[in-house]
Amino acid sequence: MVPYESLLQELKNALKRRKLKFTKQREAILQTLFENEGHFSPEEIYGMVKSSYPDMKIGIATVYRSLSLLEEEKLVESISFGKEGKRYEIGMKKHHDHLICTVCGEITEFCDETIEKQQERVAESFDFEMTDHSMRIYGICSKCRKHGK
Amino acid sequence: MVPYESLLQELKNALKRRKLKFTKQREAILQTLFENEGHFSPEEIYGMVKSSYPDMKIGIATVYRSLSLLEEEKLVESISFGKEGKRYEIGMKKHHDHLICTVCGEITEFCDETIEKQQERVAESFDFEMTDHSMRIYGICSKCRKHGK
DNA sequence: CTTGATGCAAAATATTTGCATGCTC
DNA sequence: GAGCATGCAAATATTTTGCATCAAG
Repeated sequence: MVPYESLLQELKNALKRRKLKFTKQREAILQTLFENEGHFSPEEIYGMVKSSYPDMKIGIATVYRSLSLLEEEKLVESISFGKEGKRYEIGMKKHHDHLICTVCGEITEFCDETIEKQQERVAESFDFEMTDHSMRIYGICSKCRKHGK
Repeated sequence: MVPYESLLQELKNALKRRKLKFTKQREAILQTLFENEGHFSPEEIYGMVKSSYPDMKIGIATVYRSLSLLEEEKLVESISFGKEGKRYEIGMKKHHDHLICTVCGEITEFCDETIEKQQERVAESFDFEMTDHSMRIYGICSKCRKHGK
């Protein structure tokens, strides 16, 4: 697990490099995503920040602007599935893939070394220089299977 | 390469099963995505259909409704990268995975038993009933690496 | 101080919905 | 004919932008 401090430091470095300013709103968004595991819409993040920092002023526009910035710096990642719009999560150092329940929409992360390694081998066998990859397993989670439907 | 005819047949079967109707708009959207490789926004698809079928009436609402339907039936897939919104492409055969060259756009299919098996194991370990999966490896193909750029 | 950031509200986009009418089956 | 699908326009939802003001460096 990457400690929050190091993410915060990365944010500060990126801002310095780009000659942008460190603000409490930017920090609050990063920290909120760090403290809450999950994939959230900008609107949800806006609500979470407002309730975690009741005294701080923040507008939805700032949330959008900050998420774009954080995403460019790879401090957060976005994913979009099915009918839902874009959702954000804290950027993980480690690459991970997703299990997506097509009934309830729940997204579960996993990381499997065998798959990771095998992907490298496949790429190599095609003389392909892999820069990135994405894998999603769709299906029905145990909760949804139990509760019928 | 899956022939268009079989996709069309899948669409007809799905509609029959769901007691929905086969319309020229639904067919036009499927065919347009089949004939144009790439990832398009609903608005772009709307424009493409209008120019391919100048006599046919179609509204943007129908494009949205049809894309949702086609996606549910896995005849098309949606993806969203970085800043872009949701984009659709013709559905790929599920039992194949893809290597995608980000320089020339070439898509190579492959199927790797180790990965397939491991996906099943992962799903099982999460007590998840896998119905489908998608995996993409992005990178630079050998041709593009050789010819510089 | 200088310059970028913010909140707000308005504007621009994107997506969904209600409804009268048109088409499949 | 019955009932789903469509186009249109209106309604919503989502995201971006302009601008006066605020605050970081």
